Amino acid sequence: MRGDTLDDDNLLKRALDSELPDDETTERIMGAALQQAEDFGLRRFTIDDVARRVRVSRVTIYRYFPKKDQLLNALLMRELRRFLTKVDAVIAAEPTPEAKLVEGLIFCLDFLRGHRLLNRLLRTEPELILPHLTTRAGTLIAAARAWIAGHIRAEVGAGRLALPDEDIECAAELIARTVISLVITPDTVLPVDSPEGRRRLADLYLTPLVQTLRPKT
Amino acid sequence: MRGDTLDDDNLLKRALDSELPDDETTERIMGAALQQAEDFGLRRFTIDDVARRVRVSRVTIYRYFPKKDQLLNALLMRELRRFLTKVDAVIAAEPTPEAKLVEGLIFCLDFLRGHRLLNRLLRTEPELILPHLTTRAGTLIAAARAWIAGHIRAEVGAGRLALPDEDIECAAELIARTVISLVITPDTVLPVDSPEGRRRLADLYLTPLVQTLRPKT
DNA sequence: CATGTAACAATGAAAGTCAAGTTGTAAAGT
DNA sequence: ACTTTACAACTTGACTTTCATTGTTACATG
Repeated sequence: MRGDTLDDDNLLKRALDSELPDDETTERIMGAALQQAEDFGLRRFTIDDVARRVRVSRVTIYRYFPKKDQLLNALLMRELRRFLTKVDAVIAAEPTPEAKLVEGLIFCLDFLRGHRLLNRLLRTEPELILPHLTTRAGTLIAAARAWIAGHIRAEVGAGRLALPDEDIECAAELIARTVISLVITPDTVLPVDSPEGRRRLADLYLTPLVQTLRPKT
Repeated sequence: MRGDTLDDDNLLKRALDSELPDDETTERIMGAALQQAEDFGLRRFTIDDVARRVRVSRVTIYRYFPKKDQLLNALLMRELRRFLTKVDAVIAAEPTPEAKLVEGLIFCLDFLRGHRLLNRLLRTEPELILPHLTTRAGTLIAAARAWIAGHIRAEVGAGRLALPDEDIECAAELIARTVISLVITPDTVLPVDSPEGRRRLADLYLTPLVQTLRPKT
């Protein structure tokens, strides 16, 4: 576990570009690995346990994932890809920029706040994951910012929104930071769990972020 | 170091209510203790070192702070009090709600992002402090939220602002989360370091938070 | 009267040692 | 294509020992 996949740049790009599991056994292994990680965390995560779960020899795992790193890496990439493609689908389904933003954000919160592995690690192995989400989250935030900004720019490009480029990056970063904050510290008075509350939140604080119409200008 | 002062409720209230150091020696001890913590962190923080720094016997320290906890506690309370009173002064000096919000927030960011001990601990002893700022930051955020909300309510009470109570809490929490995020992950594209940039940020994203005039209502 | 010295038991952290578990590779078997 | 077995290198955990620190006390000093 020396290579630290999270510190890397263009994390999201790698997640989307990483080749999909062709083999069906690869799929089963990764499924078992995910369950294993969800049930026991990463500190006690052994290839042996994964093999037992897949009902396969330990050596077989090594045939598909020569190093432990690569398995874990593939796991994270798969989860990230799953997340990103789902969000993209949600966003694509909405017609207006406002709706895309609101629904996309709500989905992100639901997905991440309900992510078993993520929450498991936050709870039982914070020292493993917290630095990546805080003091070393510079690249993560940058990646998330770029991704969100991309979506906003798409709206601008489609003529449904008019927003200066610098403001796009700022708005994107503020959104990214708020999401991360709500994931790592779920306690909140923000009504993120009721549909009406979320709608209200979005209207009050989210929509203004990407609105061309500004006060005082 | 068993008592964990940060987990406590109404942290800010305790910080402001805690009695000021009457003695001059108390002051010197705490000054030395702060420097010691800034230079060596909390893990290697010993009463012996503090005593050497004050050029005083170890026993003397114990006369003023019977337990190590109490010294550290007093330290944190003093820093927190220093912070809060300064912010309050900054806010009080501004005439309009918008200016109070903007200048207050800018000061918070500058103070916290420049705080030697805080940054030292984040850098060298994250496992000690990160959980308090993340997974267990519920009470911290609640305290900060209440404090900020108090300031906003004061403006509402003075008739300079009209904002529903629920919205006050939400706006306050969003501000608190953003500040915390920018403190623990300083890397940002937000122009927080140039005066013009900060002003622009405030106008774009901050002022709308407390503005009665809303889009779509 | 506030501080210093010296001595002390109790607690805690750090370092070292050893046994067990885990990783990653290879060869031969089904 | 997978399994079994075997193996060396490395990591981890448990344990013990040692040392530093805490917190307390009695007495000395100026």
